[in-house]
Amino acid sequence: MDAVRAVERLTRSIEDFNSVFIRLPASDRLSFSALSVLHTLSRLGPCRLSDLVGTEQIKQPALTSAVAKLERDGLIERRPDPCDGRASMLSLTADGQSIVSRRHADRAERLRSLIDRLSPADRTRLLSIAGVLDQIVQLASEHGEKPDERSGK
Amino acid sequence: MDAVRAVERLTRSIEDFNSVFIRLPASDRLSFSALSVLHTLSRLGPCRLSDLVGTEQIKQPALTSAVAKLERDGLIERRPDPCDGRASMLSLTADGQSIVSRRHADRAERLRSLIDRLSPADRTRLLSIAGVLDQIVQLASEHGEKPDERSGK
DNA sequence: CGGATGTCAGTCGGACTGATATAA
DNA sequence: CTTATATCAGTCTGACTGACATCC
Repeated sequence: MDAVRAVERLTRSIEDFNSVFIRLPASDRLSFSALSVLHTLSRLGPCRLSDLVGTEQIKQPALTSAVAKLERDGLIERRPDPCDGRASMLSLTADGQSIVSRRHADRAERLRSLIDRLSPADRTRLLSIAGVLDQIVQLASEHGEKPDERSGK
Repeated sequence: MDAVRAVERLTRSIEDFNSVFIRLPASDRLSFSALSVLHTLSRLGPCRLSDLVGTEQIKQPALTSAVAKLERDGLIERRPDPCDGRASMLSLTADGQSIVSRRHADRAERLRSLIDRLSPADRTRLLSIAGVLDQIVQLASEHGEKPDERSGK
């Protein structure tokens, strides 16, 4: 099957690309999970701890302590949820948002410096792929393929 | 600058895509770092522990224990380096290779099921981007942008 | 009451720093 | 002797499970 081969080839290229693209933790003295929580809050807006259980790759008790630390560090805020006495609403502070933004800017700058050295045609092709990636993300969320579907077991 | 905007847009799309593409640890009872070591050995072939210091995101002592555990689990082998009495050569066992291969196959299958639902034109465009990603990886390694360049600080 | 939300307590793996053997 | 390779020792963060308080 040539189609299967093509997907495997792409998968491998993405795996390698991510070794370049992903800058693993260690920055800002924040753990991988803490950074992920900040990123999620930035994308989804204010939400409850139990919402994060669905998006992060850690269990509820670990989220409790991660969130507590982020709050101590002044990167997120908790406010009581007026609709539900059990829950709190979590949101980014300005400092928290600036960490997410700076990391995004760092990745973009790193990517830009590499893309600049592609041929104009390849550069255009790569930049134009953003919409297709967005479709993939959309399809994944529709199809019941929650981001954490398989990691639980 | 429109070019800058385009790169930021792509960066964001890749960030989101990776939330779908990356299946974080938890599988196989192996840590993120252990899986990364297996992946690196699969891509580079047999190498020494000090070579992995350059590619992995952890320090030497952590690698020592990670490698010791992988050896106990029968996923990698160590042989004395004939050229250097201090060093050992690390290589994947068949079991180790099969873990890497299965994870790759899982990612490819997951990606295939999503790509199948794209339009034929988008599917073709996405699949054809593999070569460009390979170029980016190549450029990054040439430019002295080691995979771990920035995490040390 | 039963289910959902969040926290507490205890444990453990995996990472770090700093010091240490051994070979080049 | 100095440098490189790898490990040891001690500590600490951050994850897990299981039990628990609190509110719908």
